[in-house]
Amino acid sequence: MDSLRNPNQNHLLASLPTAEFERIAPHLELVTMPLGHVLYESSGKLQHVYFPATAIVSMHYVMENGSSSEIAGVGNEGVLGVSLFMGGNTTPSRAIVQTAGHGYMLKAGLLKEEFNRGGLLQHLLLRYTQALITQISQTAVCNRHHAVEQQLCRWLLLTLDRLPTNELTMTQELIASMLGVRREGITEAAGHLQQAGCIRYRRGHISVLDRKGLEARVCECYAVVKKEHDRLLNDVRNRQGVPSTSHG
Amino acid sequence: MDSLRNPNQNHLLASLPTAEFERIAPHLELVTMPLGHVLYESSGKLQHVYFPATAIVSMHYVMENGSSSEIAGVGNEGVLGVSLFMGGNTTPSRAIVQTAGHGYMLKAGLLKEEFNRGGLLQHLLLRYTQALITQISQTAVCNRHHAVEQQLCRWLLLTLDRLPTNELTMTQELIASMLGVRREGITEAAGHLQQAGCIRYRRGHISVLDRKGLEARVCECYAVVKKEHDRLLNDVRNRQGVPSTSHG
DNA sequence: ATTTGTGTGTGCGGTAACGCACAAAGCGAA
DNA sequence: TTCGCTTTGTGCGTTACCGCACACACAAAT
Repeated sequence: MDSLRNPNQNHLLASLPTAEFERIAPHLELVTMPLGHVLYESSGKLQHVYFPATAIVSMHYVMENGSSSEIAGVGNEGVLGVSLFMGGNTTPSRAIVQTAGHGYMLKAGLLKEEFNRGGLLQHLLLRYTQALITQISQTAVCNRHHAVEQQLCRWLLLTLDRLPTNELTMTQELIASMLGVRREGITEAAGHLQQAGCIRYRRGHISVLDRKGLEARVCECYAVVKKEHDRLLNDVRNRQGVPSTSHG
Repeated sequence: MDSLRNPNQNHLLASLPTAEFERIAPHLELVTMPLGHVLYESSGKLQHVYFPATAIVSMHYVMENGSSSEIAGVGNEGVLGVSLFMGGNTTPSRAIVQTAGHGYMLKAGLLKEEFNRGGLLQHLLLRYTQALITQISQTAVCNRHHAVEQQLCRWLLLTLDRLPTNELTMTQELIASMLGVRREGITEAAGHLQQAGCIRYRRGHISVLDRKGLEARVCECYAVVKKEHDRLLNDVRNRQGVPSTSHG
């Protein structure tokens, strides 16, 4: 029944009760998300929301001087376009594809309509938004207090949790622009992690060899985000008796 | 008609249509908020939401090693306890009074009930939450990229916007713990600002003499937060024809 | 195998913020 | 006034990260 590409690959969609899912399913459009593709421009009016399946999308803020940094990442655990149902219709941040893959697109009007019915979709989206707030908050804290190497560990683990494999396609330059640091800083930190046997990398590919090792080096921020996400969304999923679609 | 202390001092409450306001007004309890008072402990279950009137409350994250930093500030423009209506009932952050004053407290159950009616209160709270997300996001960006002096300017301006006067009661030590930097760093930055004639301070009191001067020195983050807040909340207020209660 | 382009490594000097230690000064209480 | 505590000022050495410049190295195409 499950084809290779299926809206249930997205955890939020998979958690919906049958009635709600079937109302929106016919309107879900499969979209491919190539690396670097911009889903939302800063302050652009949102026409759709996106439910990533295999892709990972990064919410960025781009500064006046051109440098940027990631505010939060979104994979198959979440949705892009939170500001739609929150009522703002746009945000000052940009959404850009960080790991190529596919996802599902839904027209803004349809989502709002379903949201306003007040069913489980609303409940799920709000809880997800709270998890997102935690992620953003922890990014703020981490940016202030933790060393680049620890932040790299956090970022790797969070990305890993959204992927089916332990191999990420990603240059150090790109990671640097995510974390808002110098490329050389990533070279150095990644070098340490490779020497320690945690990862192995070659020209645009990183393999995580020792997840435990990363977990031992990461700052507390990773656990805070992960635990809060699980707390907010797993019990909702379980209540529905939905089989887990987790990839990590 | 307006007494000295009035729920309408809080902008969200003031923006409610009469019917909704009158339903919750009898249950609003006036509470005084002394400096340092903890409204919510990290991961503690929320029993109430708080609508600040003259007080300013800071949402903090306290790290394992004891150091902390502010995630966002909340004054009469907002509400504390967002995670209640978002469905999580708690957050990993702590809410602590940063400027003494008073506010209004509402029992969790009553708020949820009113929120689920889906009226303007729901709409307002969600829009406010989006503004809060912007504030947190910008804190993350600012922590990464901007100098302490600019961050101090941002923090002063945001705080000023929530106060009826241009005098804040605040030690440098306290500001440092807000921004998550060294106290000496604040001494130095505040010294510059005083030399430039922007502020004057004496043992726990800061007077802003030249607001324009601060605005000239602040990073872009302040404007992003402020514009987004105005965009999200002013038009809602105007739609109600509510007279502005702004203090700033 | 050689070329080509894009990643990655490395080595500077420069700087902003840190951690610590202690001196100076303001303000309230006795 | 004097004491005593809190707040603010200053001066270190130390560290992490920055910005720039350029060398090196891999993988794919010729």
